[in-house]
Amino acid sequence: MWQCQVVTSASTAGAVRQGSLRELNLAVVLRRIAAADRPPSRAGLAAGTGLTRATVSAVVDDLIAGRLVAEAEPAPRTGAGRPARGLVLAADGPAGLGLEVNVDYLAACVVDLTGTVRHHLVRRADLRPVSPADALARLAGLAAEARAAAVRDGLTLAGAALAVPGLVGDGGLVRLAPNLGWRDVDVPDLLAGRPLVEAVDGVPPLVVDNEANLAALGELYAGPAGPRSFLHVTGEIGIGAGIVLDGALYRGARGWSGEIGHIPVQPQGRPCRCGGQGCLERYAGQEAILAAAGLPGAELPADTAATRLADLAGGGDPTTLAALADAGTALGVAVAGVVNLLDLDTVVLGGGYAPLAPWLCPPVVAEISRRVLTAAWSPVTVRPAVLGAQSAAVGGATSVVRRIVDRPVGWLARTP
Amino acid sequence: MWQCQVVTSASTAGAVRQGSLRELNLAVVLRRIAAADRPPSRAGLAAGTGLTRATVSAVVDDLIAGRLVAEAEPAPRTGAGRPARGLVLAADGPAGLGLEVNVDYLAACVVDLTGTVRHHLVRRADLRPVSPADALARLAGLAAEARAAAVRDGLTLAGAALAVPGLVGDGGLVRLAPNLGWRDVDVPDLLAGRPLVEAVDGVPPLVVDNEANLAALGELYAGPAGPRSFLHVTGEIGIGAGIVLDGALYRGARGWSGEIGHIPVQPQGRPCRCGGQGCLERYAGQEAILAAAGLPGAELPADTAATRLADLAGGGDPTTLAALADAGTALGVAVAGVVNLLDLDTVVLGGGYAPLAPWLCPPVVAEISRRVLTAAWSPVTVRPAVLGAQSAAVGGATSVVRRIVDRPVGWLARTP
DNA sequence: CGCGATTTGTTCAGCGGTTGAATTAAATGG
DNA sequence: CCATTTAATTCAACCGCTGAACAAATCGCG
Repeated sequence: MWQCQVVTSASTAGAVRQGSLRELNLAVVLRRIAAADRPPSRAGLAAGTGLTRATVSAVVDDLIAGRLVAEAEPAPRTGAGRPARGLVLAADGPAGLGLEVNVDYLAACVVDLTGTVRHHLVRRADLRPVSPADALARLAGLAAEARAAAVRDGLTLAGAALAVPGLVGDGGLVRLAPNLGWRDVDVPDLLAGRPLVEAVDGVPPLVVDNEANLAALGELYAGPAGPRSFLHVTGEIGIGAGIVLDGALYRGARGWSGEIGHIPVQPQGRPCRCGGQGCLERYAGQEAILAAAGLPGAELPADTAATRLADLAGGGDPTTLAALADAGTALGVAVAGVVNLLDLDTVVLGGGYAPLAPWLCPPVVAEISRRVLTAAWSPVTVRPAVLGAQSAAVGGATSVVRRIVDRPVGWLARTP
Repeated sequence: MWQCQVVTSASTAGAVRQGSLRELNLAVVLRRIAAADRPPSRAGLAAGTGLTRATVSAVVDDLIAGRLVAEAEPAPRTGAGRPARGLVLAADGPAGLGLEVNVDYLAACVVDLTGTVRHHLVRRADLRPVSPADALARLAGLAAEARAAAVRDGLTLAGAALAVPGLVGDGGLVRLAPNLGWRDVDVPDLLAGRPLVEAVDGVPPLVVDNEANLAALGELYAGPAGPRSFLHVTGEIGIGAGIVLDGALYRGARGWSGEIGHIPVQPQGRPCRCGGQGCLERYAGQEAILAAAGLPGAELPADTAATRLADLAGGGDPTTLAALADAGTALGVAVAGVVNLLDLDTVVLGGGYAPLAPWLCPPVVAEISRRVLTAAWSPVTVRPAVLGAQSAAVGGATSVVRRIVDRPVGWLARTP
């Protein structure tokens, strides 16, 4: 089935039934295997979780039978005693399909349970003149290629996530993607009849989400485990932010969080198309930077604009350097406000900002240290995204497999 | 024991052991009783939670034996069949003690399990010239009075929460409370030897927290049940914010979230004592409003300042009205940025802002509708705090009993 | 007033899943 | 080669939920 469905909440409000015991412990053990830095043994898991070795063995048997976990042959050498058999996430079980539609490219990637990117296809094309239906048809073609590659590897695609640069409503409806020219595009409807993933209980076949959200998830999963709080800023023509608080993506009351581009940085400043004045986007958005750098940016594909600016700045062009410094300062003012409010320890620059990070980070850091009250106590890290400019597709694919790790029963209960 | 302890996390990382089943279901059932708008029956709870009637009966028996739940005599009349016996939270079981130290008053209050404020004592006094040790000694006296009143009612104080206007670190250490003149004050240490509450497993005897955080919790519990996301802005000499996301208080990576007073609203504007420039506090803080209204505010007690401004504005004084309009606009600029980022549906004005809400709300709403991208889709409510200016103590006391509702085993396992 | 219908609450055997101890497995070291 | 050590499995016991049967309490209707 190829359709976006609302993730069924725990329905009966968290009541714990007999069977939930196993369900919860499967998740606990699997998460621990995923989070460990070296393959843990059953005994180690028992010690770590507080469960009995007997219980852990039973749970692990279920996980191995369901192809979620495998035994690592090279047991880690240690002192005396029977050697432990290390447990790792299976690399040949379920995998996630990550998709992205952006202004000047389509992308599809496959990520397996271990988080490894197994395939990554990018097709460059200016999609602004293309109708949503055509764009999605091309995307489906690319997705089919990725799927074929995954199947050749013996992987089972358990779900897909599509990143779009815009506001996404319930049911995969893209309310507004200004730079793509989309408005009220019903993605699941346009993709109907193109089954690309298996049906797995608890994993929606297709989730559509904002690119900034999925890119933030990608950063979260790529980094160390454990609850962390950071802001992932994606600079394209608009500026979006994915907000990760205590290790979970915060989506907002209605799912429309992250509109950092319209934080006022000069309340009486330049008018913005949103109706406000002095929004960050008018000072640190791609169009503003290009204009300040004296480049005729309107016609440039969005992606190459960032590369172009990075080239000029790398060559020492003073106009470009000044433009980036000003943009970084504006960004820093907005980010300082956010950090003051949310007490974050890290700010990640992604999307178009990733290649520009060498020139944007210094002014951002400067504004933060000037304006953030607690910066003296504990410093705030500002760094480029580790996944680079195209982390949204990878983040989406990873979020699919993460959902299986967080609730393995759905996968185990499927009819294989 | 009278000492602040770190809330012991679920230690073994969420592993579900045999006994956890009961532990979790006790919480599920109790939460449902607390959230219901009319006393539910055992059968109704079974239907709502998905548990069996047998299980619910067993769980409810435990709760009644532990004095957390009582049977409401007037059974709600309905059609045929054996009449149900309604279940309500017990009004004579555990209670929470809420304390507050502020610039010009001390407060103590007692809240029972149903959320009813049973006692509320306020002692006005300028505490700026008083040493932390003396201030806390006076507070302990007030707390002892409140405790005596609670004991007369047959209540058991299961924990205490202290609200302070400043940054609070681990272990109840007040790092900095500028308007009180406190710096690195070890509250639990200074209150040692004054046992005020019973020791209950899982409920720390004393939590020290920022007043804005506790006030936000008070607002959360006073409102309808269910996950909600809002910002609670407390305007005193400084400006603090409590952030509630999806029904839970967000404290930040290090517990220092909510510094909304230092969000930049005029990046090149007035210098601030934090080292930055153009912070919100310099435009909408109490000192800024008083100065703009032409009042010699430095000497006024903080609390009366707000009343004074409200009187003048109510009388139509044009200078005061202009000062409040300007402050409201600055506040609106900052809040609009926050709402854009976090997608909140409600903004609550509390503390010193509560009596000024009639004049502050309109400009705040105006800035939000101008600057918030999604305001057209779904409106943002701006309203004064329902608990008024002193919601922090009530919020703290309520948070104590809420913790029992969320994890009743701790209370039930005590040695009575 | 009496009896069936209906809904609530309790009792009890059954069972899934964890527990804890005993047992087996597989290595090291003297 | 055997004692020691640690890992993993087996199995009876037990905790707490399940489902169905049963008792309790009220209304409706004749």
